[in-house]
Amino acid sequence: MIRVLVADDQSMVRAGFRMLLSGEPDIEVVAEASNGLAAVEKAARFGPTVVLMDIRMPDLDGLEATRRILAADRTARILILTTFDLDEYVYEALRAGASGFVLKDDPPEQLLAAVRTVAGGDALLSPAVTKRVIERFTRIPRRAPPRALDELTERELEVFRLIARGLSNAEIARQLYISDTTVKTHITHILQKLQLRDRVQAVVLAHESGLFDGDRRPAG
Amino acid sequence: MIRVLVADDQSMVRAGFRMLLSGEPDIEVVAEASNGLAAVEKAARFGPTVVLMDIRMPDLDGLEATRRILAADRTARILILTTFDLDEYVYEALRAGASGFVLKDDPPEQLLAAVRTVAGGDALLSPAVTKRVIERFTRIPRRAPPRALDELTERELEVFRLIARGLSNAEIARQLYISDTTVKTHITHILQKLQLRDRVQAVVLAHESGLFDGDRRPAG
DNA sequence: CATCGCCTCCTACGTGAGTAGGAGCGGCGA
DNA sequence: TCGCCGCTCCTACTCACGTAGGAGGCGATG
Repeated sequence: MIRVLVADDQSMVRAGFRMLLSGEPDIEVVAEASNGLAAVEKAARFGPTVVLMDIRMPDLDGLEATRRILAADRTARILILTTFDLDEYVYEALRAGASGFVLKDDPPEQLLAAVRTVAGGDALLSPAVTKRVIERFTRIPRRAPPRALDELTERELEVFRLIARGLSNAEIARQLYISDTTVKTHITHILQKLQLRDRVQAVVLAHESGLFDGDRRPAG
Repeated sequence: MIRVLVADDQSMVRAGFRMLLSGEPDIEVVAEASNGLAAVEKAARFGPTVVLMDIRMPDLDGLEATRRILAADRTARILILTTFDLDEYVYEALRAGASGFVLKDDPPEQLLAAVRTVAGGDALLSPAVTKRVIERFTRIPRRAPPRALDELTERELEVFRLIARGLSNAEIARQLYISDTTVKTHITHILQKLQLRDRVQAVVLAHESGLFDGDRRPAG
């Protein structure tokens, strides 16, 4: 019998998994947790074979919860759940000791297969995730994770700051006295270097990395 | 003779204005300043007829510099320069006592005309700015400035938070178990209510308004 | 001198985002 | 009961964004 702990802050998601898993004769959901701390505590209490672990959770995120659970019990198998297929999570999660990585919207059979696979002691990545990992390794042979702002040139950083203020390409072009296409070129380079999908993620990164503290808008 | 002080942190812009203005027989650039404090100081020293004032400047922003210059000399005329035609600036600037408001990429003749107009004691807004002001007053008869997050419904706020994390419409749809088109509908409403152009500005607003402090990314 | 990195600009293309306008549904207050 | 509001979904359309791939100039470095 595979004993499962479901840790996710959305009750909807927990209910969905309970529903899905309870239909299986060899699987049993022994507990649920709505945050990271609770997950650690219930893992210790119920000793599940597999923990379905969301990354984004209050109190303690899924990665840290993973580390703590494994520190207490090396036999536990953690299967990371996420909606986001952003690359860093994969590496972070695997470094934390997770056995697998699946997307919440993978098809049900695939999710069930994933649970059984990691329960059996094997590791597994969802196909969508695997694809990204392969892409990444073929694109960037073996260098360290980028995401460093200092990889950007002066000009790129300048463009980056304007993006982060919410300006459009046309506005940036006017501001810097360069053409629209040049702006696009810079942005393409910025996104590649920082491993971001689009300018929206660039804005998020800029603000999260504290690039704008003490530089708030002039008209408050 | 119209005596002009050019205050802008970009030397490129200052040079451009000096070039433009020096070609006019009735206009003379008497000084330049690259930050707000210098602008205040040089305005006191040179007593210019008109100050071309950028809003975004180090040390002291253009709005506060405007207040201080006018506090010292009620006859000074301040013409605000900006690349951004975001509404609040207009009101802030006019409240600060500015005589006009022009965009840096308005055509040269228009900029010259603006300098002469405010020198003559009249007020003036660049056409592009005027357009926005009128739109604003016709669309929202007399109510208080929007830009209030509490105008958003529960669901809209939920979508707003996900936008602010950098998610695409498809990802938001999956996350909330609704369709792509519904997400678009919510976003259209959000942008209207908050007077924003696109999701990029929404991200900026979200982070600037401190909505995300203490809620940083899970994988740090 | 040659190469390399940076900045600039270009075309062409696919697609995600946002608008416009309409529709149906359930709840809730008048 | 009627209407309003919030939430959902739809089509059709436009356009900004980002990618791909190429090109030239310029300054520094080897």
